[in-house]
Amino acid sequence: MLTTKLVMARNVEFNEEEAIQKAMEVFWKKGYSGTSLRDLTDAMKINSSSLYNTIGDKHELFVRCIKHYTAVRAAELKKRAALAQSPLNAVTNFINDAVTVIVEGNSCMAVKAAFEIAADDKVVQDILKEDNDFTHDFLRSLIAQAREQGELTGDDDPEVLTDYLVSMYTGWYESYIIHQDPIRIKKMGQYLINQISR
Amino acid sequence: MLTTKLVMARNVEFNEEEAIQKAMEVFWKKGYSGTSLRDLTDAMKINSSSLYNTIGDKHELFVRCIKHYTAVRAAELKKRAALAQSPLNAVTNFINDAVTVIVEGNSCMAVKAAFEIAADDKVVQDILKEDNDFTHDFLRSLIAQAREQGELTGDDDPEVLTDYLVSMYTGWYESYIIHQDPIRIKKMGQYLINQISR
DNA sequence: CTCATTTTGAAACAATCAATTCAGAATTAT
DNA sequence: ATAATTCTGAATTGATTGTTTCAAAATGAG
Repeated sequence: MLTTKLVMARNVEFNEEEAIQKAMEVFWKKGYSGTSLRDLTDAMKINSSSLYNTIGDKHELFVRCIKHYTAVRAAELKKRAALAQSPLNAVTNFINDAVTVIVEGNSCMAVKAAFEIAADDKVVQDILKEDNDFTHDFLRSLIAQAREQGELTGDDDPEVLTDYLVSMYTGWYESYIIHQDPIRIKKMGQYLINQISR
Repeated sequence: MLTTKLVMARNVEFNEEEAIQKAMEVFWKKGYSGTSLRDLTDAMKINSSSLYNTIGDKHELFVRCIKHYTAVRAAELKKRAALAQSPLNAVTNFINDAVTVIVEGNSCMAVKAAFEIAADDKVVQDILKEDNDFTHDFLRSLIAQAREQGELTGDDDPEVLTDYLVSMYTGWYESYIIHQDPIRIKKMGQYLINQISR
């Protein structure tokens, strides 16, 4: 703390988490450069002075949003895997879930952010790296467990196999944007599961 | 033609292809929304009135640029494949070339455009679809030839295998932006070649 | 050369951009 | 209640956005 707060005075009116959620949805859809400050304050239902007072400028807000996005996704990944019947089942669920999300027309904010800004923005790059590392480690651990339990018999380097899996999934997003073809995505998902399972 | 040109009058001073090339480089680096008209006219070394007179507005210019990008890439793909010693060799060259381009720090304008604008822009989407179809058909044909000549013995659906290959390659771009790790990309390239070759 | 036509450069356009200012409303401690 | 402090809303900032205007320069046809 830089200053000691002697008097509490007025409190912030808006719910910060709800506001971040709303801002995230706008950034997710329109991208960073494509989103104006008006788009944001309209969605967040706050005045720009409140935004600059509490969160900061456009870039700081974006950082908060992408952190929120990755945090929610990591939590969902853990939760979903905990429900799986076995390590292999958790991996195939992950792949099938990815297919479902994509063919329902959803995009991925992390992927969009990677291509739009991460190359020129170390702060965002680090957040995406951390998120990617988490997913990577999580899946690799599941594959290792599946092998220990005899569910998988492959002897490929699990590090590379996981990298492969995570990269593939980014390409599916692009494929669906371009071709809008659910069958293509479903077939690739099935092919990937077969390949891992052999 | 809407009007018959009775008098030639003054000719356009600037070289249109060179100007498109310059504009393409700016869009490629900064994205569509991130590029201003002044960025463009500065790079193209023309006045905005000349731009609007000959090419059109910002969106039309972008369309010209992305068309130029895909056309050049398709020509390079054909040229490179023609030099290969065999169909399988052409495919492995394709993969190794992709790895080299990525680890040298280059991005792909088509991939960036797909995530930034193709979802909301049918014109751009169609251009990217056409480009993707070309690459897809080209690689699938090479895989089919390799099988006919006995270079490959796999019996996977070549359609899915090619889709897989093209999707993978998009993920590598993201991986390199996030991790900046050449070894990861090289390992994935090698793994993909092994997998196709089996 | 002269005339009709086109391109060019500089200036300007309204609109929007991200960000700031500041008076007044709100709140808590005393 | 009073005082100290903080937050909010409306207005406004200067800069930049994409696009247009128009007079002057350039050029080919007759």
